[in-house]
Amino acid sequence: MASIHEEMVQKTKTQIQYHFIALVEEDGFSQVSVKKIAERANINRGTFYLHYVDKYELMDHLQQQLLNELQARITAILPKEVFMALHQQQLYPPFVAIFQFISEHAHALRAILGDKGDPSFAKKVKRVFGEVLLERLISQHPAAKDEEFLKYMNAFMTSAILGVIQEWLENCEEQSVEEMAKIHFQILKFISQLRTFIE
Amino acid sequence: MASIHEEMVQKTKTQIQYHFIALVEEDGFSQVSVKKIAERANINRGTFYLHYVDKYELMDHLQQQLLNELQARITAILPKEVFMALHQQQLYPPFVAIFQFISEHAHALRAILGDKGDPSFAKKVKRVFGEVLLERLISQHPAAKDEEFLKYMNAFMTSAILGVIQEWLENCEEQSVEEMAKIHFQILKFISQLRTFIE
DNA sequence: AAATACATTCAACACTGTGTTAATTAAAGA
DNA sequence: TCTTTAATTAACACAGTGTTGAATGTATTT
Repeated sequence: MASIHEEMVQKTKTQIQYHFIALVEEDGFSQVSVKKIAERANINRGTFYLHYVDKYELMDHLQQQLLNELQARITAILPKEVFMALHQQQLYPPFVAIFQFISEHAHALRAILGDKGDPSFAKKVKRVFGEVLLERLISQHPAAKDEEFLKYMNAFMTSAILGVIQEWLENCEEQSVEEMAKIHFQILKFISQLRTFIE
Repeated sequence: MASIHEEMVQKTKTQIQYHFIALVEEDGFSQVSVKKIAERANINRGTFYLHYVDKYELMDHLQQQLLNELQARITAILPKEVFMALHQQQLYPPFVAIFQFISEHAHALRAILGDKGDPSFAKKVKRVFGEVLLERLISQHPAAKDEEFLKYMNAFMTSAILGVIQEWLENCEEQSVEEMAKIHFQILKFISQLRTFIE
């Protein structure tokens, strides 16, 4: 399992990934070249090509890892429990777990979801949110029968959630994981009370 | 004002911009090269450099144009009138005007706000929405005193609005301008009634 | 008609990054 | 000691970049 050669490969790959993330966070993906990655990671440029086809494959690999882990955490959310937690004024642990995960991978996520990041990844994240969360949530509402409306409602809510995460990442996690879970809770509360302005 | 030379310059610039948008929409900004633009626009590669420093300057120019026009239309929105329109179950003309504008510039906006687009432009659009709309809207709410909360609430709402626009662009404007204004109206309605699930 | 002004063209230039290859080095295991 | 294999090194053709200087075409001016 852990032959010396396999360990060498893993160590090199980890080096590449670490410095790749740093570079993307600094200059944006488009400005990152294989040459720069190799220089920063103190490896030969040729070595990079032993492990990855190009910088795009490396990015894909990183994104897939993050997406899988995120999906697992999002799947743990149960809308009914969300409503119960909201009603009882208490934090919902799966939400905390998600913010925890984001915090742990802040550099990578900031690199990919930030200003100079990859919009297609943002879209994938939205899809995960949408599949797991909103199908169940909105389907309870009478207006949910309108498929057209559902599509845009889905875009609205998933974009909103992602927007909050992006804002947090941009502020370099000034707010703690617990604070974010609380803010998230407040926002849900606030939205649910917007009607007071309309009626 | 309209010397022959100035006309030539304008015609060439228009050609460059048109084909640049088409190329970005097809392949994404990162895949677009000055060479491709020149080939597509039937001009010499050198001619491009007579008008723009590089493809980045061209992109900046395009973005600034769109952003200015969008800002003008967003500024016309008055939150009070939005609530009135919502209450009276009628469409709010400034919203229709914005969807109209988006529809007119669908190709450029899809290129910039789409999958292979530029996240920094999305951020700029959000800022415009935020400055004009939400400062006035949220400041009326008691919780608005919490600056931290306000920041994330702002991110939530502006991202949500932009998300709906991106979804529309992605569907190649299957829904008409009027339908979109209506859907937008429905979403606001829906959100304002979410509390029924919580209490 | 000739002179001019100016947008565009064309060919050539050095430069940077890419992806590949073949020969070489270094370190661990049999 | 011999083998295996990751990593190195240097060289290669190739793509696109940004720049330059001379040439071309067209419209206005004298």
